[in-house]
Amino acid sequence: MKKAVLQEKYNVQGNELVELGTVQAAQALLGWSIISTVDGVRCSGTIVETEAYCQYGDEASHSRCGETERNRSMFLDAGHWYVYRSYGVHWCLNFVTADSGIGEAVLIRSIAPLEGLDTIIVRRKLTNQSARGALNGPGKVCQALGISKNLDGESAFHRAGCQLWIEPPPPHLNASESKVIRATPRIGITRSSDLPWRFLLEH
DNA sequence: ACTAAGATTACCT
DNA sequence: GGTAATCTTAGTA
Repeated sequence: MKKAVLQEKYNVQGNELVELGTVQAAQALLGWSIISTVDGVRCSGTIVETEAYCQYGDEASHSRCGETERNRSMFLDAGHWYVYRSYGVHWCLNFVTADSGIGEAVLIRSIAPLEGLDTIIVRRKLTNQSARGALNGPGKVCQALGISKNLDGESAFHRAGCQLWIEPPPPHLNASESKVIRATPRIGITRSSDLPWRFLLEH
C-alpha cells in the first residue's frame, strides 16, 4: 500500500485502520525470538515487551516530522530494523512495520533470555551471575545483544551473513488464545501519552 | 547559531 | 528521588 492510499483510508475511515497494522504487529511480536550472532556468539531471547509507533495521530513517533538522516530506516518497508541513539547514550531497536515511505515501527523494550546468557552478562557488565533485570529496557536489550548503528536498516529476517533476526514462537504459543497480553500507555514519552500502545506478555 | 527536549540507564543520597 | 552522561532534532533568532 502506498502512502497516498493509506492517507485516503485515514481520511475516509478514521485512524483505526492505519493504526491496526503496527499496533497489531506490536502484539503479534510478543513471544517471537530475537537471535544475535554479533561477535560470532549466539545470543537470543523471547520478546516480552513492545511499543507501537505510528505515522498518523501519534505525536510521540520519530516519524511525526518526516524523514531525517536519523530516522531514515523507519521509512523502509516492513521487516527491517530501525536502530537509533537514545539520549545520546543508548541504542534502541525497532522492527519496521509499514510499507516504504510510511514510517511506523515497533520498539523492542524487553526480552527474556534464551541463549548466550554468559555473553549477555559480560556485555551488560553485571557483576553477579543473575540475569534479573538484565534485559528489561530497550537500551539494555541492545547492549546485551551487541546491537549498534551498524545493524540499522538491515533485514530482520534470516539471510546469509545476517547478524540479527527474528524467529516465530512455537505454534502452541503463537495461538492468540493462549497468549495473555496486557496493554498500557507507553513509557518515557510526553506527547500522545494516552495511547495504550505498550504491550506486555504475561505468563 | 543557540537552546531545549528526548521512545534511557546507572549511580548517588 | 535526583542527576549526569551525551547525540540528534526542532524550534527560535
